[in-house]
Amino acid sequence: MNLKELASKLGLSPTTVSRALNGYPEVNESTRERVMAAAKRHNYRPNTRAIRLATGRALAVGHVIPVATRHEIVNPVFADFIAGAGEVYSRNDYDMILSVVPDDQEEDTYRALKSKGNVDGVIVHAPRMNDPRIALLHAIGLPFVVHGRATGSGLPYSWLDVNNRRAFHRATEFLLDLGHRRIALINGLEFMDFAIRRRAGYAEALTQRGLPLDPAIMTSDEMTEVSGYRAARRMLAAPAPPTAFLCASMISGMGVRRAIQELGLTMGRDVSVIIHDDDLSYLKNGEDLPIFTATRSSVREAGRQSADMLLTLIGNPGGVPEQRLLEAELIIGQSTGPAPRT
Amino acid sequence: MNLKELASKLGLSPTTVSRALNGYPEVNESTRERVMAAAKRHNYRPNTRAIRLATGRALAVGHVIPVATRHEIVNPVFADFIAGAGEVYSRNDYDMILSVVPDDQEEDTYRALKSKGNVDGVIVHAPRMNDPRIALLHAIGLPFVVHGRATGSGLPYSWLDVNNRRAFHRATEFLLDLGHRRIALINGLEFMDFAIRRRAGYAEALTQRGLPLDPAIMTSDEMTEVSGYRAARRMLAAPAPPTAFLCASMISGMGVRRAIQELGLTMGRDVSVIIHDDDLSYLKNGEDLPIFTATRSSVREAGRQSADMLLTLIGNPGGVPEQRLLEAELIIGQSTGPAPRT
DNA sequence: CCGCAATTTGAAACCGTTTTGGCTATCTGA
DNA sequence: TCAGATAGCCAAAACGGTTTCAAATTGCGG
Repeated sequence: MNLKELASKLGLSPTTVSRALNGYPEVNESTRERVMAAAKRHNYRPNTRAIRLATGRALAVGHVIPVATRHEIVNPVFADFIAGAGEVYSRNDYDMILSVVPDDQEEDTYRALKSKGNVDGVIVHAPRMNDPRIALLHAIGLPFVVHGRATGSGLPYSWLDVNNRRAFHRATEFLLDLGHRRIALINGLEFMDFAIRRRAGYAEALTQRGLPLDPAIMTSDEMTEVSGYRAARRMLAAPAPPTAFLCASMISGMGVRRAIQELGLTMGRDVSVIIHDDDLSYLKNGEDLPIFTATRSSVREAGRQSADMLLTLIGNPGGVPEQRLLEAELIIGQSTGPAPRT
Repeated sequence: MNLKELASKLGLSPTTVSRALNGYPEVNESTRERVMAAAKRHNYRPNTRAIRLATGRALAVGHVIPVATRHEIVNPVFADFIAGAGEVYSRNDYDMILSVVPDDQEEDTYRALKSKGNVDGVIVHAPRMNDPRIALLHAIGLPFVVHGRATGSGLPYSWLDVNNRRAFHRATEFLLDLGHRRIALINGLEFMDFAIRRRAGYAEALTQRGLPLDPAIMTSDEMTEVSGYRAARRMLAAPAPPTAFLCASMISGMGVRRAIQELGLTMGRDVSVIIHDDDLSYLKNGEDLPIFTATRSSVREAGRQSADMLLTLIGNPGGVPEQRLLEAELIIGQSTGPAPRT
């Protein structure tokens, strides 16, 4: 059932039927109702391919996922972000297109997406310092929103980020207030923008209290369980072990917890741990009361808001870029306590 | 730059240019080269929207993700599957469309996808027993491949699954051979088809050795860390605690490990654990040598193969449905050992 | 009752490709 | 040498909608 058939069934022209269905004001209310009813009865749904060609809009948004040998973006956080964004797209009748491409083809993928007209805009994931994608998307004129920020790019652009610096600043202060003086940082890879900011917040808090930064208790690695475990084992075996850990993710926090337990120590009493909690739907930080003390910010909500921003950007070409900085909550769980006396 | 412009620049008709670019035989080789060169020079890329309308193909594949209050499909396993499938789509110039919809709209989403012509086929995720989606997709004539199987549907359809029954059968036998007699099952939710099959394999192995099934050491729940932890705590505190655990996922296995450690026991010596390892890219089961003994099967590879199957199905309308059963490997790690003497 | 504006409808162009159905040379074989 | 086949190209239709522009009808004020 297409427009022409429906129109002839109604004894109307395709023009009028199209207008009636799309809510144009110049069609008589009674005929509009007649058209609506007929459309529903024959369950007519306009062909998306035709709409796209006719309107010149893609009615779709792209998410490019570079798949590399290392540092994959395909991680749990990404899944939740996508879920949040997808909800918004669905509600607005936009398609979400995921492009999984080898990372050396990322640039070409953006160009192709634009010139082939597959999408109206894209979300940029996992920005790094001086991320080249910003300039590229600017150049080819493809609307975009960055999830995170890319320090170093001079151009204005839309982004949504968590205030990572402040979150880790607060978390560090919280530990300092509990009397901890040796606080380890188990960070993510520091070419990622968010990791740089987290370290900055941590460092700032220590410095403000006149405490030195000790590279021996600061690591930067992929946020895996094993990586957290190893780092914690090593640090806890060293001469001056930390009494607290600040972890960039729940997964690495779980590794730290394992190391603590294996040494016969108790988390929250002998050693404190704070993690960053992305509030993932399938990796909950406890149920009623949180297991880990955490800086929490829902990445799913970030996905929703980013998608919203992108859709409005697409709707307002030439509008000013918007920036949103979300604050993380500090959730007190069972993994922190006063620094043990020495 | 569109086809018409390119054609006029070349002094040819759009027809010929189109044919030249698409490799039709009726165009002179020298003109074809001329066209190819010009296309590259002006970096002409045919507008996908127009191709779609003209050919009547969507050149896209859909993945519908129902988002419910509970039991979300948005999990780490899903992310890796998507990544695998996405690689294949990219290589074949297909778009991957993710539809995130409230679960009561799932059926309508499939219908809309079909009638609006957004996709040429879909992948069905997380099939349940007597899954209604099979009949629905059959009815509306949308090609599909199921990741997993849906026991109970009478119709033939394409699917790709891991031999879950055999995997858990082997794992159970492995534990039995090590002398374990009380083996706990920490299963996923048993309305999921894969969980039913895993339990069947486990039960069969026990029964074959004349051992009884004890519901007290069999649970079925979401595969979270906390859920695994709780189940293990409870079982290990009971009068006749299990000496081994068989876990449906690595995450719940991590919970079990935590419970074991908290009780001062050592995994692999006092208590053995086998998990199912989906070989996720960011949740590795150790690096050089595996931490957990595991039944391993790459879900990413499953994604690749499912996508391949779907694309060939789309290419051969009316072809016979294909089924693929992947065998899981049994990987020996450090989490299993002989049953302790009582 | 007339003229003008407002309302309501429709014909046709358009979006950018593919594809059908010619058309014109050139080639082949008898 | 000539008919028929073949190679190479093109004009126009088609895909299924939207949108422009014009036409027909109705409503209103004088």
